[in-house]
Parts: sequence; structure tokens; C-alpha cells
Amino acid sequence: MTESRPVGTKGMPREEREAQLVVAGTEEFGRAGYAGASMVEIARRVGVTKPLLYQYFGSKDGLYLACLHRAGGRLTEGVATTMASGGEPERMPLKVLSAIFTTFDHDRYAWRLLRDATVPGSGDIATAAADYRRRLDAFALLGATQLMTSRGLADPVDIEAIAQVWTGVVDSLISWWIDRPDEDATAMTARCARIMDRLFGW
Amino acid sequence: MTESRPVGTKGMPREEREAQLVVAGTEEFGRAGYAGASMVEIARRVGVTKPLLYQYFGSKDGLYLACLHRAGGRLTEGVATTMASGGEPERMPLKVLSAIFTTFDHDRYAWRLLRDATVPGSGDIATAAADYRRRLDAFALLGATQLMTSRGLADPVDIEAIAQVWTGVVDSLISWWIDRPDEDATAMTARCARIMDRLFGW
DNA sequence: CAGTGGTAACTTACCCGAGGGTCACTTCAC
DNA sequence: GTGAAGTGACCCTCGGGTAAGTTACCACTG
Repeated sequence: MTESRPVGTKGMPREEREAQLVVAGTEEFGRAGYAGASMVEIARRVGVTKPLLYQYFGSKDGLYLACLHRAGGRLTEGVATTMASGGEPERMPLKVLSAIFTTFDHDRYAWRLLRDATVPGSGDIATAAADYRRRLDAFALLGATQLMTSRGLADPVDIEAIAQVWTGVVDSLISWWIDRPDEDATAMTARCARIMDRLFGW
Repeated sequence: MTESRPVGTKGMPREEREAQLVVAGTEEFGRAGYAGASMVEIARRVGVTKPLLYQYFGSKDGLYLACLHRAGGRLTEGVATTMASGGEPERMPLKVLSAIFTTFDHDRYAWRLLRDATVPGSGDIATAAADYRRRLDAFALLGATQLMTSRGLADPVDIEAIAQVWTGVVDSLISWWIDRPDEDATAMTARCARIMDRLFGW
């Protein structure tokens, strides 16, 4: 990325190798969950051995955190700019979906890291993941509030529920997408647009 | 249940103990996922030790299967009778939700067993879970088809996506519900009715 | 109504393999 | 010869799984 070509020694510069490992880790953690994923398997994926992985990331938690921060950062950033761009409330869901699909077209497992139920209940990972979720939930809450005030507003707990359901919808769309590698981001967005139109008239 | 009072020996008849263990297992598997759950923790929950758990269920997979079959059986049965009762397509989602909430009011983690991503990719559990999911998906697909033909029908892949999103919605509603133990089944159903009315006019 | 055996419920103490984590070493470019 | 990239071989804990024993109740016997 920054340095163009070979750097220190035989294989690959650290920076580049780390990026590979984060990508592989994201896929493996996303697929099997924190508890189910294996460090040696992640190393194997990029054709390297476990000690190197540990030299670069320190621990399983360290690697997970690296993956989580990359995913969480890109996600919150993308959603934030989309939400900031404004527009009518009924258009926001599709715009957000489009942003997510585009950003994570080649990294579809990333989303799952924020909502992994198998991470230990306390510790750095749980804290960081909860923080990203909190930020995303805030956007969802904002969107839900705007949507509901444009209709006959409901009570705040209803809005909370709507926001959570929305994140669940994103979740299931991404799961569905993961199972269909041929479908790219634009096709996915078009499909969602079609569905929302037919189902709700949005 | 069948025998009324004390049976064999000191503690509790096998049948009753097994039921306790299945309940505890369902909660623990639902909370931490198959990979993250611990057999000794499940045993500890009901005040018993691991070997008894193994004597009764044979293996972790055995216990998981017992939990899965209880959950899956009740779920498919409940949804089947609800779907069979008929009605306008737009009313079905709420009726199904109501059935699920009522059935699992005191067993909220059960739903998650069918959709646990941390079970090994092959084996009895994966097969059984996939089977229950297939049956539920068939209902979702049926409901989605009815709904979409009542509007200007979409292509079959869209309907597949809608069905999957629907299960995701159920998923997130149940997660939300788990975090709010005070909310009972009727309150939850009422909330969903209110939301669907305001959001889609259903 | 001892005593005695049978059996179901249950435990203590252990085995073992998988996986997280580490150390000492090698290879290669400069 | 220095230092980064990388490895083989190891340790150790945690958790699934087991063997062998213990406790308490019941059903018999004499």
C-alpha cells in the first residue's frame, strides 16, 4: 500500500502480510464466530504459520480486534456519511443498504464481527464491539425516529424495537448475500429497491 | 410428569432431570452458541455434575440435538397450525409472531438453536438444524409468495430474499425480547401490531 | 423388622486432544 | 553481521469424554 515493492527480506513486508491476515481473519471469524475460529486455520489460509500471526497480533483477541476495528470503522464511517447526506426518511434505508453493499462487496463477512454472540461477555473485544454497535444503533434510532415522526409517531420503546429490527434486516440480507457470491453490490441494491417498492410502496 | 412423586432414589427421576438439563442447555447454547457453550456450565446450572449429563445425553451433540428437537418441533408445529388457519396474507406475519411469542415466552433462547452459526458444518446437528430451517423457510416462502402475488408479483429470487429477511426479522425481535424479560408475549404481540400498522399500514 | 442385594441417581478423579500461546532457530536482503 | 520474515517443535490450559466408585431408596428374604 504505502511502500510499493519488496522491503526487508524474503517473503512480504509486514504491513502487507498483516492486511492479508486481517482479511483471512475476518472471513474465518465471520464464518465460524470468535469461539469457533482457529488461529492456525487463519494462518494456513494465507500460507503462513501460527507464530508469525502471533508475532504480528499478539493474541487471538488482538487479531479479532484488528479485524473488528477495520470492519467497524469502515461501517460506521460509511453509514455516517450516508446519513449526513440527508433525504426523505423513506429513502434512507435503501441508501444505507447501498452504501453497505458497495463498501463490503468483497468483504461480506465483516458485518458479522460486530454482532458475534460467541465473544466472551467481558473484555476488550466485547467493549469495542458494543461501542460500534452503539454507534450504529444510534444511526438506526435516528432513522427510525425520522420515519416514525413522518407517520403518526409511536412511543420510544417501539422505535427502539424498530431500530433493532432494522439491524436484523441488514444482518439477514448480508447472510443471504454471502450465500450468493455471484450477486454484486449493484444487483443487490436493485433487488432491495424492487422489494421495498413492491412491499411497502417506498 | 408421568409418575407423580419420588421414584428411584435420592435426587430426582431421570425424566425430570433430563427436562431440566434440556432447558438449561437451550439457554446456554442459545446464549453462547454451540461452540461457546460449556457442558460443565450447563450441568452446574441445574446443580449437577458433568458425568450425569453425559450418562443421560451421551455427548455434547446429543444434548444439543435434544434441545434442538424440542425447539424445532414446537416451532414448526406452532407455525404450521398458524399458517393452516388461513387469512389474508398481510395478517399472517403478525399471527405467526403471536404464535411464536406465546409458545416461547419462557424459553426465548430456543429459536436461536436453529440458526446457530457455530455448529460444525457437517454432522447430525447441522443436518437436523438445516431440516428445521428448511421447513420454516418453506412456510416463509409460502407467506412471501402469497403476499407478493397479492401485489404485483416479483421474481422468485426476490421472494427467496424476502423470506430470508422475514426470518431475520423474527430473529432480531426475539433478541430484543430476550433483553427485556419484563415484556410478556401479549405485550410483544401488541407492540408488533402497532409497529406494522404505523410503518406499513398492515 | 433386621439384613441384604439390586439398581437408579450421582460424584470424584482422571484421560486426551484441540487449540491458544511461546521459544529458539533459520533464511535471506541489505 | 544485522535485522526482519518466517518456521518447527514445544508447553499448557480448557473442555469434551470416561471409569470406577458412592449414596440412598426399594424389594426382597428369613
